[in-house]
Amino acid sequence: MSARAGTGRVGRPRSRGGADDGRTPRQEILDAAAALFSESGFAATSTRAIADRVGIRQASLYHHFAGKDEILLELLEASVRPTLDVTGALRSQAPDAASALHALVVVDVGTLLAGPLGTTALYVAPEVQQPRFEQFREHRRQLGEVYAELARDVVPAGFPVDAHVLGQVCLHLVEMAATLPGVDQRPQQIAAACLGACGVTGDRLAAAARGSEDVRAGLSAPAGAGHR
Amino acid sequence: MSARAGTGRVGRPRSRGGADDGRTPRQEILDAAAALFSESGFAATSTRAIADRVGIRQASLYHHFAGKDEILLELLEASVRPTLDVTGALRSQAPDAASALHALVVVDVGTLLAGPLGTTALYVAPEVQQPRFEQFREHRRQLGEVYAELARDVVPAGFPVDAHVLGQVCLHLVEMAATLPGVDQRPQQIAAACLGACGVTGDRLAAAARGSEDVRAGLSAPAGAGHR
DNA sequence: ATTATCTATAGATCTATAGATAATGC
DNA sequence: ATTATCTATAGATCTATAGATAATGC
Repeated sequence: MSARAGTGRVGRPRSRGGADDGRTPRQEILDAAAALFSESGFAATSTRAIADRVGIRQASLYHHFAGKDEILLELLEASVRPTLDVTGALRSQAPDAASALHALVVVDVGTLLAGPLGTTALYVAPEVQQPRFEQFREHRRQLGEVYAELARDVVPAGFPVDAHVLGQVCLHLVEMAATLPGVDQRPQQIAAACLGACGVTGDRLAAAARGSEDVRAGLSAPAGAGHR
Repeated sequence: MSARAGTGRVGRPRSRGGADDGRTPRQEILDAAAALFSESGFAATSTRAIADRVGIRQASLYHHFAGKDEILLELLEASVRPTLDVTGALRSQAPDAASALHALVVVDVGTLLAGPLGTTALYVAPEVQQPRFEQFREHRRQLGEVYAELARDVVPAGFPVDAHVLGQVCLHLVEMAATLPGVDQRPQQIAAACLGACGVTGDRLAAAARGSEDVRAGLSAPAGAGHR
C-alpha cells in the first residue's frame, strides 16, 4: 500500500479502531492499567478490563506483556527509577544535607505526579511484597536508604526519632502526595513536612527551601550545555 | 456445659477439629482474614484461603459473614473506631494542643498495633475507595479532621504547610507504623515525627511528650473509680 | 515476512446457594 | 429446636494459549 496508506500502522487494525494519538500500544496499555489499578487495585483489575479500556481484545495484551505482573512491575519501576537516577547529582550539588533532602522530596513527588500512577499509592499494596516484585522493592529500599542517610545528616542532636524511621517517614509522605488532590505547591508542602519530621523547622527550613530551589534549577539546566 | 460434655460447642464439629482457644468462630475468621489480607491483599485472598486457615470449609464462612466485603469492613472499622472514641476525652484533658496531638498519635498507633491488622496498611488499598466501604471512609475522614484541627492549633505562624495537609500527614504516618518492625518506642517515635511535620520540635516537642504521657495515664485510670 | 490484532476456547479458579448432618439446649 | 458445620455444585468469572487474519515492509 505504501501510497497514501490507511492508518500508517503495521498489523491488523483494531475492531474498535479508536483515535490514534502518538502513544505506542505498549504505552496505551500501561496508562490504562495504571488508571484501573488505582481505581480498583491490582488483583481486582482483570486483563479484560485493561484491554477494554485500551480498545483491544483481552488476548491481544499478551502480545505486549507476558502477563499482568509484568505490567505492574514496569509501572512501579518507572515510578522509582528516575528519582533514584538523580540522587547522586542532588547530593553532590546541594549546599547542605537539608537542601538535598528538600530537593529530593520535591523531585520525587514531581516524578510520581507526572507518571501514569499519579492517582493512588500502589507501592504499599500487599501484592507488591511478593517475590516477583523483588526488583522494585530493592530499588525502593535503596531510595529509602538515601532518605535515611540524609535524615541522619540533618536531624538535630537528641531528636527522638531514628534516622531509619525518618527514611521510611519521608518515603511514605512522598508516596502519599498523590492522594492530596487540589492542594497548591504539593511538592514543596510535602518537602517541608518531611524536613519538619526530621526536626528541621523555622529558619533552617526556610534556608533549605531556598537551597533546594537552586539545586533543582541547576539540575534542569546542567553544567556544560543546556537543551537550549 | 451442664455435664462434662464433649467440646462444649454447639453445632456440627469441624472436620479438622483444631484446638479450642477462647475465640468465637467469627473472631477466628477475622484474624485469619486479616493475616491473609495483609500478606496478599484483599482481592487476591479467596474465601477458600480464609476458610482453610481457620480450619473450616469455604461455604461455612457464609454462616458468619455475608461475604468477603463484610469481613474487611469489620476489620477496618475495628481499626478506627476505638481511636475515634477517645478523641473527645483526649482533647478535653490535655493541657495543650501539642500534648493532645502527641497523645492521639500514640493511642492511634497503639490501637493499630494491638489489632489483627497490625501487619500492613490496608486502609489505603484502592478497593477501600469503593462505595461499599463508605462507612469506614467516613470514620477515617473524621479522624483526619481531628488531626487537622489539632495541627492547626500547634503549627507555628508562617509554617509552609496547610493544616489540612498536615492532618493527612499524621493519618498516613500513623498507618505506616505497622510497616516498621523491630523499632523501639514506635508510637512515641511516630508521634515525634508527626509533631515535627507540624513544625513542633525542640523544647516544645519535649514538653508535648511529657504532657502526652500524663494525659494517657489519666485515660487508662479515669477520674472516679479505677478498674482497681 | 513481519507485525498487531482477532476469534475461540481449555482449564482453573472463585463466590454463593441449597440442602444434609451432627452437635447442644430445652 | 437451634446452631455450626458439612458436601455438592451452578454459574460466573479469569488467565493464557492456539491458530487465523489483515495490515505494512521489502
